[in-house]
Amino acid sequence: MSNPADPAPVGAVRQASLRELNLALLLGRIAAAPRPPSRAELATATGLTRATVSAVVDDLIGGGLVTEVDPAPRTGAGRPARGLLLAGHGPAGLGLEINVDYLAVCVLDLAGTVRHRTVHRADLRPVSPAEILARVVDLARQARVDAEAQGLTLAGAALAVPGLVDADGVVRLAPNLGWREVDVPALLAAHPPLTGTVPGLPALVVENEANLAALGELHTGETGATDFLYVSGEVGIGAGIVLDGALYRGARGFSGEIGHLPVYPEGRPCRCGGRGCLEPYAGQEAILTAAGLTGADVAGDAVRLARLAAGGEPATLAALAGAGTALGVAVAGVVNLLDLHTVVLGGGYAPLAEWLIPPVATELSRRVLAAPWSPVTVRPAVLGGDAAAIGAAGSVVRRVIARPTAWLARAG
Amino acid sequence: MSNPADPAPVGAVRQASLRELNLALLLGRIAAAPRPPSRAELATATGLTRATVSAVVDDLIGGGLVTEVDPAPRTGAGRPARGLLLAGHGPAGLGLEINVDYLAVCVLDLAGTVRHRTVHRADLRPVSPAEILARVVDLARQARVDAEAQGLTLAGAALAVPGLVDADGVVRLAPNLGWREVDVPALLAAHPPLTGTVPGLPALVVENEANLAALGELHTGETGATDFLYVSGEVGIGAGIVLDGALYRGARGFSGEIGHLPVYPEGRPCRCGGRGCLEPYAGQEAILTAAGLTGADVAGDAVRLARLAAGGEPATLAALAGAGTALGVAVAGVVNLLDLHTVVLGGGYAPLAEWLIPPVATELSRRVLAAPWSPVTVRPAVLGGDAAAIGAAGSVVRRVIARPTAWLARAG
DNA sequence: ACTATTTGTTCACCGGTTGAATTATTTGGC
DNA sequence: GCCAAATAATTCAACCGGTGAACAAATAGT
Repeated sequence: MSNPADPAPVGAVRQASLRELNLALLLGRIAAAPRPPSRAELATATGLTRATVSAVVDDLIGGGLVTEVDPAPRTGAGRPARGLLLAGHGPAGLGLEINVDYLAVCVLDLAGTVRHRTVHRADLRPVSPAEILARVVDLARQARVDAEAQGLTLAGAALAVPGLVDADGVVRLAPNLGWREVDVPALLAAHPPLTGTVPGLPALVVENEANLAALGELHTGETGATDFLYVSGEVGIGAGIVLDGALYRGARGFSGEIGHLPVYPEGRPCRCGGRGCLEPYAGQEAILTAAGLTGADVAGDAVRLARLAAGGEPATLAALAGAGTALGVAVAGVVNLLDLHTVVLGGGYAPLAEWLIPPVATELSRRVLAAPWSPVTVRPAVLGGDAAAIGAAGSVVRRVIARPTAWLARAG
Repeated sequence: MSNPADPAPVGAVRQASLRELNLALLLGRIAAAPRPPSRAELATATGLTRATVSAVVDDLIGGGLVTEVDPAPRTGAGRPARGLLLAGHGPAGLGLEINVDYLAVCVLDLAGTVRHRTVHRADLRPVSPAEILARVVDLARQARVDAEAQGLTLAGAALAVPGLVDADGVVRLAPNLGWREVDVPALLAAHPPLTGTVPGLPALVVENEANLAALGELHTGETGATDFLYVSGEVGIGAGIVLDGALYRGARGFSGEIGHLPVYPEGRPCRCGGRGCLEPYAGQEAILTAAGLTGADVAGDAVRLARLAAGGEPATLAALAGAGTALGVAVAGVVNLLDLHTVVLGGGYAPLAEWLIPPVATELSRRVLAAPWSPVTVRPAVLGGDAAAIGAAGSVVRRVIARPTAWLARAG
């Protein structure tokens, strides 16, 4: 009735799992709370006893994951509550991003605050993967020194790459970078480790850029949406799918290839070999060509297009309208399929959102069957150009929050 | 950092949760095992102690969910193991299906064996929702009598409907039935209850037909795939999305509307108001029209088309090729987006699979970016016409298996 | 100063898992 | 045929961790 080759001895709930689960539960609550909650609030919110909450919180404070903030602004009678806050001196996440025209590195602490940030602009298409990684390692080393000077301990790293990444961290295909079968972990093994290691947590995760940027948007939590599609318009078009507050990576980690959704099946040929994919209609190059321009770098191009569009330049407006329509057709399909109610335009699309959203919304209202009961919101991303690096660092941090036992075991 | 309106006091892990989780874990293992496992095997597989396994299994046997089968075919020395088997006399699930041209009712026991099955053919388009439900209730009553005569207790029911169903069981839109805003639970409240009730489990779930059929395919487990797209070609085209072994229902339960994926965006107008959706190219009516026929009933039509195609009738072959291509374009988009590696053709597509699969596979190989690393299998469904009813009954049964405590509390 | 109120801790109790010892039931060697 | 080895399942004291109630701490209002 299921796969016989399932030797996984997982899922067993032993005695200690109880504590493990409640540690994660309370730490997650503290992380998600809009203001520092008290132990009593946590108890009523979770249904646990105040006694249990106290015991668990003691562990969290002892492990350096949570701090007590002395007097919360009180109201009414009674002993004042002591607020609980994610520690600003404990574990931190290292986020790395390799893109066509820049490298980005950042460090986030448990609370999600950016504690270090570097963006290194350069055209990386002619540079070899090994050389690019060497530069990333160099930036990461500086980031680590900076983080440790602030009392932080890097608990792991995540690397964003614009391409297909398999479960082992091998970049199968990154067309716009010119990468094919690049074994990132193997190449990094030649360098000293980027971060400290936490037993039970991965030291390095390599992941698609749009996926990590989507996680970044999720954790900023601006809209509070737990199900959305993040569309990243860089040179290619990627998408991150967030379902039930978790990234959906697909069976082999290759999900989100929205750039090759068919929009005009017998239309323009696409790099992928198919015809009429979204990318030759709404990719950066397509937009630039339609606007009568030639491209230099993605971020600059998007800004340039935005300036022209704001000035009312007709060819630019037409180009954006066409791209928006194509994007809307593709996104309508996704929304029909997954019943999402939020679409976030990120990457190069963010500065152009003002002109892209109307045609996208038009196609959505025309084509989404459930629209009358399930209206769809389209909004620009709140994070900027290094969204994927932020999301990468955030994913490391979230992993610690989701499994605090791993960190506590390390800290002793 | 997340939605402030989150008063859910869930997720707390209390002492009793431990037993609850382990009951579900072991019952799930017993259900998933290819042959009756022994307590010792369960202990080593899960990592629990034999003592714990014995205690938990005693509860399961006492509650009538599991039976001991005396001597398993032994090998080697030592005391022979006593196999554990899902009970054939305990709870059962009632599955109901309303479709355009038939009603189906079935009963599945815990092990997934069909213990009762009725299919009632009739053109239901001219019949009112209330009258249709009255007929379903009548069939369900007979099924219940039959099931109870076999020593089964119906633990709940699920109803499959070809349309958009919201979380409260209201059928928002079922175009091919002509339903709009039909409040099924309210209409059923006029009748005596269909099944017994288990505290903590829903008495009736209303769900999209393709979703339940997908669950049916999942639980037959023929291919062992835990991630797949089930495409149901009835009068409309629906799809059920199974990710990580669970149905993905979407934010509001409206997922899977593959019939309105754009395939030729400026092409044929569609009932939904859009243009160039999949349905006017690969729906039953479209295929029949292209083949030069007029339709009567879905199941009969599919068989008729299959016979003509097998005879080499040119118009039919061309019609199927065209439909397969359109289907392939749409499915390629889904596969690119979700990185699935299995596509199941069900409903009216199953008998036509022989002719549909080649063009679908062609489009997939042309358009799926990850195809070289993640080959896609397209296969016909193993369940027949009443797949959704089977899946519906199975979903009830799976719910009991996933949360045995609810049943045990009832049984005392 | 006294009471009401809310927070947080302490402690005896209890459910549930653990691990080792014990019992049960078979195969295989002598 | 009898005994040792092997494997399965149960029993029981110990322990871990959550529970609930009592208690101590800290503040507002009178």
